[in-house]
Amino acid sequence: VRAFWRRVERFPAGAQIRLEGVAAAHKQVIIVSGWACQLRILRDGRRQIFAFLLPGDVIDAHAAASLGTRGVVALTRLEVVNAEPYPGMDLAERERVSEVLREAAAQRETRLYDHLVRMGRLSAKERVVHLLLELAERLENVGLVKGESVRLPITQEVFADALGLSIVHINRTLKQLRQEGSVVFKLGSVTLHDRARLAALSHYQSRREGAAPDAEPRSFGVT
Amino acid sequence: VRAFWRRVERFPAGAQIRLEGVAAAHKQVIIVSGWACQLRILRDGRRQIFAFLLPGDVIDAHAAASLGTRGVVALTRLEVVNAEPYPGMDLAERERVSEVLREAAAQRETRLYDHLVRMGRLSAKERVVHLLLELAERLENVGLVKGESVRLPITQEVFADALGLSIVHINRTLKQLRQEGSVVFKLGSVTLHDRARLAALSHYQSRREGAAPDAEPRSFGVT
DNA sequence: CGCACCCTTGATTAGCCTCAAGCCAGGTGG
DNA sequence: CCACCTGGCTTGAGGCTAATCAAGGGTGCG
Repeated sequence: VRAFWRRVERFPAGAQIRLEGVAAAHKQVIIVSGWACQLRILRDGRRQIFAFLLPGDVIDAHAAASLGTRGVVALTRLEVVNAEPYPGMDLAERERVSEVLREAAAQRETRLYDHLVRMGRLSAKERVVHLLLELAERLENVGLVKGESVRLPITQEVFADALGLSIVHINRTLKQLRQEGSVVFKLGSVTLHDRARLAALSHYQSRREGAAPDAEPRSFGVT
Repeated sequence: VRAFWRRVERFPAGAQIRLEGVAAAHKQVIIVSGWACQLRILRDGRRQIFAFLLPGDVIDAHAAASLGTRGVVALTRLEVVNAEPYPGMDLAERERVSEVLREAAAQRETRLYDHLVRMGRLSAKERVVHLLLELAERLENVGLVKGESVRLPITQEVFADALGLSIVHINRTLKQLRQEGSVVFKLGSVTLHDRARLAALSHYQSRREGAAPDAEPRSFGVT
């Protein structure tokens, strides 16, 4: 995946990432370092975060448009590189690159569904744990976890905007988890103890390999 | 969009639509008549509906996999046709077809974000109205609305599974709307009075043309 | 007739929100 | 150096929203 070191762009924390350049309708970019999130801001100021974007993730022009519908904002200082294949790349390599990008898009979609389930069907405690497990797993996948605790450059407000809860309630939920000893927040980092238990408690399903236990649909009625 | 009348498939209400055939990794299909929905079923039986699929919508193999992650289920009797271009189609037409499919995918994505906002940031009443407005608009776009009221082959349970609410509460919300006179349910159909007001009340933003009112992001803090 | 399926309603409880206030750390300027 | 401010975290009190439990009604169908 390190085939395209070229044209690094930097953004400060809080900046909106725009890839809407006229010619760049299909522009794609990969995060090298830092965090971002994709979100919508409603006219009354309420915000909903759709996804967190970590190092290794792809941002495309589609995802990064207007904040009124869907925009990308840097949560920390951010470095991205262009994801287009070089002009001087052979066909096989181009094919590999676009395969990687397709795969990334598929995972992004799955995460969106996970997020919908979180907000639609999980309680506050479950949501928080579920999201933390997802973020921890993704950071591990790209080798950004050393030791037991995970660096999370995220305020409780951001958490609230992602999970559809109020800041106050996020705070209380974290407090409860802290008192149970399962989740410890400290200076922008989290430690998750006994992940298996946490995963069960929050109905978290790892996205690493398959093992998806199906359920049979009850028949839906017709009206 | 009527360029491919070939091989109609039918499914009964309640059937799961599977497009996972080995060779059909990229198979896509268009709904000719009937409704379906994309959903996940959790092991404990809870369900979350991600999207409703109406006539004219595309179902791809990606969307229709296992019900434990993402599956498609017919809500009514369903007829679909293959969306692949013919072998005997000229290049320009193929290009048009794939353009249409890309556009459809983009709209589907936008609707997913709308759905996230509904569940994360709207109250029960707002959610119900917002979803009804979306469905009405989409049905109008494909010419399936005649007169004031819209046919909705949807039980309150399906509504609840889509909006992350309990059946009971959906019922009470509908009752309230009925009493206000703005929304009338009758035998699988709805009538929406004064849509402009309903749209304002539910923060609904039509997806027909642009007019997206942006908001400025407050800066996000770093930890 | 009896069963399924869906809608409806009441009573009670729990979960989450809002308002409000206080704390702490870091940064800035006088 | 200290006063002040800002941004983020924490906590209490009170209230509303939505879930749960429970029961009953209507309709279509075998």
